[in-house]
Amino acid sequence: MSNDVREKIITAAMTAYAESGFQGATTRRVAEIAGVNEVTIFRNFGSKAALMDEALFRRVAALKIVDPPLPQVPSDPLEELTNWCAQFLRQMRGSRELLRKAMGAAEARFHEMANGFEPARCADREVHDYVKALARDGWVGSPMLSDPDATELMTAAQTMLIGALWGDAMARELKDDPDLWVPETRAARRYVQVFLRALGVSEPAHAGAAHGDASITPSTSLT
Amino acid sequence: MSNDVREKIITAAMTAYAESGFQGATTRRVAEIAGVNEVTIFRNFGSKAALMDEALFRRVAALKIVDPPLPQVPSDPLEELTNWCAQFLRQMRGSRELLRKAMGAAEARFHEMANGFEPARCADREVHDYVKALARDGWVGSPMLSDPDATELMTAAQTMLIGALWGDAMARELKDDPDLWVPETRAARRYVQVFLRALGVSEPAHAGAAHGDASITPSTSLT
DNA sequence: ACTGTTTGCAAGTACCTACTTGCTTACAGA
DNA sequence: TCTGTAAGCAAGTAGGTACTTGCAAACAGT
Repeated sequence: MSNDVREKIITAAMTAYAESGFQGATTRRVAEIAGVNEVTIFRNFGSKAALMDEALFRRVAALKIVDPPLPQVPSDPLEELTNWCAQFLRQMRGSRELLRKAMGAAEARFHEMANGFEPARCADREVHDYVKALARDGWVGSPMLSDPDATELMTAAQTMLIGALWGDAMARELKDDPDLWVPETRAARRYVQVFLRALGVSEPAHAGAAHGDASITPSTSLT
Repeated sequence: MSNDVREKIITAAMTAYAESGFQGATTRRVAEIAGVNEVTIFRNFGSKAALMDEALFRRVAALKIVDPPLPQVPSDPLEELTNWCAQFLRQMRGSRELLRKAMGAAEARFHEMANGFEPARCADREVHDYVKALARDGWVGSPMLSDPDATELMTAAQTMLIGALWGDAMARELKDDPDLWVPETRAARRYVQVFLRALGVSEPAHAGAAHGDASITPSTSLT
């Protein structure tokens, strides 16, 4: 079965790439990991570059989108965001070596990474839309809304949230404080709590009653 | 002058490394950039690894610490943090290619990067101490302080601030929205504003009067 | 004017890289 | 039972890599 071997080679290529980057992932090494003869690689993929392209494309497609996505109409921001962020964080943590390598190779082989970071961009947009929905439905506190730079601040907050997840996954090993090695859900919840505090969205418990001047149901349904 | 040549080689090595990483920065390439014969490299440094070690060590030492540091006693959190973060952000942005490469090479050559990210850790600690000082001196709002997980939340907020700067510098090219390409000071100010809002530290304008229940001067001086 | 150091230059070593070729073996469908 | 396809194996090609060696030229200090 041709397909079986192809799959083995592809997963081996992903492993090798994550370990040592493009240049470090030699065809010999890939063949060895796959338990396959080196020439089989070339017979199946033509060249190392072609193999790596396909392998990275697949890997990236696998972590593409967080499911379920953030709802278009927020009903429990803390829970919704926490779940979403926890899953995103888990994906990021799981592929951190690969992502790091891909980032490092960015200038050298930009196209392969332009796709590679598509999921990050998707995530950015998704949170962005969610924040807009929060503001639209009256979840955001008045001190934030009344600020002349409200939109910019909300964008900054959103960037910080994603940045926190990103940084958490990427710089994990750098922390000397092992207390900060927190499981996804808990870490995500912390970040989301800080994020919601910055926006002035009130706590989950009192969500029904306490958030500023709007009731639970969207007060208005304009754009 | 031996020293002159050494310097040229070292800066060339940093350039080449930032462009193409360790494996990509061939001795030929370094020699070419430095305008020097290849053998001169080996005569001066012995090996490529030795050269790169020295080059990276220098580069990293150059961006080591933000000066002036954050004050031990906060007096104007927004301004102080903004200035500090802006400078940190500028350093990060300036060395982003190199940092990305170093991150990618992390697993392969860990020691060279353990030092390499020392400044990031310093920054972490510095902000951490500053936040503690903020809490000690009564800047932090009561809703945050009264939270049972106050310390964890404050740590998360601090992580997010540093993460935002880190992510800003690293993922810069990935943003398709050019509006987000904001100059350091402005970007830093936004992040700090969001950060302070999360902590419940009031705005700079009313700093003298409005921050919760404490006056400008530290109310108490306990640990 | 002599001498030691530092550089450039040309060539070479040993090894690793992607990739190729020719041949053999195994299996699957007709 | 024959045949096509996909795999393994051994060997080889062409080029790049770090690193070495020997020699000549430039210069500096005594």
